[in-house]
Amino acid sequence: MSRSVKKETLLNVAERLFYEHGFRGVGLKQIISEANVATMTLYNHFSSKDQLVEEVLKQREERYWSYLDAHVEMDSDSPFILAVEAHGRWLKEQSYQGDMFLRAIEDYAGTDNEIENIARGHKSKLLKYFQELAQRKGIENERDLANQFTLLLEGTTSMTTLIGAEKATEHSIAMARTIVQHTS
Amino acid sequence: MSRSVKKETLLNVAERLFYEHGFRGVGLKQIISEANVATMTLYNHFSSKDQLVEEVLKQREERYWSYLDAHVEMDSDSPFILAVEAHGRWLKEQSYQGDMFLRAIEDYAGTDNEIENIARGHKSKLLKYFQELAQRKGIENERDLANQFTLLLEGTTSMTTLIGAEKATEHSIAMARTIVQHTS
DNA sequence: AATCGAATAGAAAGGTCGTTCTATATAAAA
DNA sequence: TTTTATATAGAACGACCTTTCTATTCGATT
Repeated sequence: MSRSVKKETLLNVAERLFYEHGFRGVGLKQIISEANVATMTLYNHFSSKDQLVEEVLKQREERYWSYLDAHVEMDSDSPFILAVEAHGRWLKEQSYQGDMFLRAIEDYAGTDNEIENIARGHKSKLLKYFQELAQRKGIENERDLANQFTLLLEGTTSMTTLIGAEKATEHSIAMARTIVQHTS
Repeated sequence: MSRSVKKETLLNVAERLFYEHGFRGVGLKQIISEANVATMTLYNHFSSKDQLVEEVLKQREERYWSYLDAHVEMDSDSPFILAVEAHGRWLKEQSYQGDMFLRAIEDYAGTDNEIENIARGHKSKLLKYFQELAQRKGIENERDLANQFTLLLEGTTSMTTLIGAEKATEHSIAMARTIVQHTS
């Protein structure tokens, strides 16, 4: 179906442009142009720019979790380290320019829309993910450890802007190892 | 002088609004309106919106370092922990809505302007700050430790969006202590 | 062959953006 | 007192924004 192809193209082009220049920094004109699509084709598939942003975020969230699930064996010896490593590889492959979800939360904060909810949902899922990992390992303060590892991932993402994904991940893994070793 | 007062008002109002809604999310109209100032007053003190952004960033950077310098005794027993604590208090007092410098880097990336340079300058100063702290303590891999603590601060800032400044800081300090204890 | 959905280019509407301009007021400096 | 600098409100500019509309083309289904 030609329909699906155009829609997917739009989603991919929009995701890339939003990622590179921010939601407010990219106009529909540019998206339409780079996707080689007519204005009405976009409005046929998405009711508004905001809804396009929502679907881009949903797509990106799916991709992130697929990536993590593919690289983290939850029952391995050190699933925490694997998760940090996987996150680092994800960042590297993205040729990183910031965290799209954090940006969404900030850009659309206080405007009471669905976009912020989706982005926050992704972040709380990350917390839950580490909690589950900690529970499987029978770690006492699973909530504390989950928060700490989420903080490490967030820090890695930010640091990537400054020193690149590889170095940021190295430092993150070093800290992760130390923390795992010295936690109940 | 009435001149300085207006300029300061503009800088403060702009900083608050940029912080709350992002650089691209705030128009000059709103800044002018909330500062109770005429359009030409703004253009009298700032040559463009971009230059206003630059000066806001410079002002914010100054404030940040004043705050850190005031709270961190560099020759104390644990200057690293003090720095993490001070950063946490700073975040709490800002009623946090993101990191303005990271946002500036992302929003203006690739447009080859002064804004990105200022923001990146602040971040590399943070790295240097921790390097100097590590050197004073005679720590071997001062660069590694500096990177790790910068990563912790960045993570704390991001996590504040999700769980609040106090909890984020607690987790950050916990990790900081563990790392300090088990480093050279 | 006729029909229908979906795509197309492009104009247009209605708004906001950053910036400049006009014309005037105020208050200190000369 | 005259000059100068700085303030004011508000209109105007051109550019861009999101969204809607028009008019046309293309291919597959009937």
